[in-house]
Amino acid sequence: MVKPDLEEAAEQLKKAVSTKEFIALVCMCEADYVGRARSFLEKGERLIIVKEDTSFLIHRPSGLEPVNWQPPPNYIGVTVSQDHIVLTVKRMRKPEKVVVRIHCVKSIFSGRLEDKGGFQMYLSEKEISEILRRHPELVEEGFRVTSSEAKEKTGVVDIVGVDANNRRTIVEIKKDKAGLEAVRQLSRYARSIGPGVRVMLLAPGVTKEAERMLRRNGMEFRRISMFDLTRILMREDGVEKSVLTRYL
Amino acid sequence: MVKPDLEEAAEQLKKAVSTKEFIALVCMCEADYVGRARSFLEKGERLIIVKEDTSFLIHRPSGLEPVNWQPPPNYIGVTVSQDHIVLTVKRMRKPEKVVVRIHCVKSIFSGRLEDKGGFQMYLSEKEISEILRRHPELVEEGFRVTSSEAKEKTGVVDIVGVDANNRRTIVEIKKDKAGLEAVRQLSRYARSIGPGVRVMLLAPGVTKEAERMLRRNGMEFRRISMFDLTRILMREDGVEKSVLTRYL
DNA sequence: GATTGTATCTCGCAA
DNA sequence: TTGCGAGGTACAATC
Repeated sequence: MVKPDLEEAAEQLKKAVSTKEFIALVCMCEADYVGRARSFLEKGERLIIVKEDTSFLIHRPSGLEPVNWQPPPNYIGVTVSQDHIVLTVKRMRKPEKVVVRIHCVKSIFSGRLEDKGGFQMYLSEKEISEILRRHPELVEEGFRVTSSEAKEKTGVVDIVGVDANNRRTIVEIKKDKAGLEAVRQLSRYARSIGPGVRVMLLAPGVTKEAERMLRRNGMEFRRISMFDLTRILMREDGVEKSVLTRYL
Repeated sequence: MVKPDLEEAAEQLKKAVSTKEFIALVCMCEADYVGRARSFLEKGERLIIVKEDTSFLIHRPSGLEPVNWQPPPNYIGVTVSQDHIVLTVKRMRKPEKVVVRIHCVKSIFSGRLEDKGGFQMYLSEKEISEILRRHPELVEEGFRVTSSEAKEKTGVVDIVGVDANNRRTIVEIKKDKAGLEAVRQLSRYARSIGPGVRVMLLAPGVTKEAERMLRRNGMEFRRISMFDLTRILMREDGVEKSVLTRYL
């Protein structure tokens, strides 16, 4: 934990910005945002982050979400006044900017971070869709997939196939309990595809209103167990079993 | 910039967690997430944040969004193994957790941050709605507001009023260019309120498809200028003029 | 670049 | 607690 004086910090900041280093700065600051809306953040102690791609964030001591932010790419500017540093973050492609006045630095880190580590996510909606494509019997006995991620006028249908009676069937997957918005989306697909098509919603659950709307529109709900899908994943993808089960 | 050894860091971490201090930790780490989905993040250098309310974030050196996170409230655990620290973040109300293995600490800050600064946002949709309520002539000559933020079955209508001919009129405000979703939402409102009602969409712009759908449903579009609204705000709220205009 | 739909969305509000 | 809509949503895919 360092507490450099303002001038030192300004020098380090300037150098870090010019060489596109990662910056984490704990400081007393205030911030103005102008762009899609306007906001003013009064003085307080926060964590400021400037990433190597110029992504920018201000985090308050509480709350998951940043209070101010700016997606890359940005122009980053550092200027020094008598009693404070001014950090300017201006988006390149859109009329948005954040101006931060830094009054007192409690801690500053800057440097290049080495991060080549892969990131893999399982059981996102897309993943589930891929598992079901490999195991259509989990949708329904006798179900066959004809296409997945099929583009319709109104969007992308997760899975299109035919049931045991050769009836065209579209399947929408939700990873969490399905709500009204999911059913609305599905209704749009159904309408754009036309009548005579079975429509199924697969999810771990439905809200009451959503289920009512489903039935009103002649669509079906089928519960899927994330646990079953996980077991299949473990068997097929060699996902480290210990990690998957550790939590359950 | 400090580079404490692992043991020191572990001690500081433990103390900081137990006293609910704010933590910013630059380190080599790997992370597993299990919950709504599952993810594995291989070794790399990142910034780990633990906030005073137990909000948790891992940021990679690039990209605006965190690669792993956990909304509060969480149980936070710190344990030390031979060659690494294990940080466990487990949500209290939901079956989700992140496990981080920390191998090498490049910088660590912990402490209580004092942040009582107010945060005020202007020209969000709600703000615009309030300005229009004070200045109904901006909606249309002769327009009068009867209620705002009126709850309908399907959601909240921004403004309800009557036009110069005493015809009931509902107004939906979009801060950005209005797309299909905005029109769908408005259609739902219109349907739930019933026929014979004027429906207006106020926004700085509309997409082509959205405008077509608007017309098909007999609804109206009216362009509003954020600039005009800003001028009104400046006049009324005493918002610091320099800040508002600096950017434009 | 404009438009659209998804998200480990998060968050707040209301029933 | 659950359900649902709003967001400076951000982001990827697609036109």
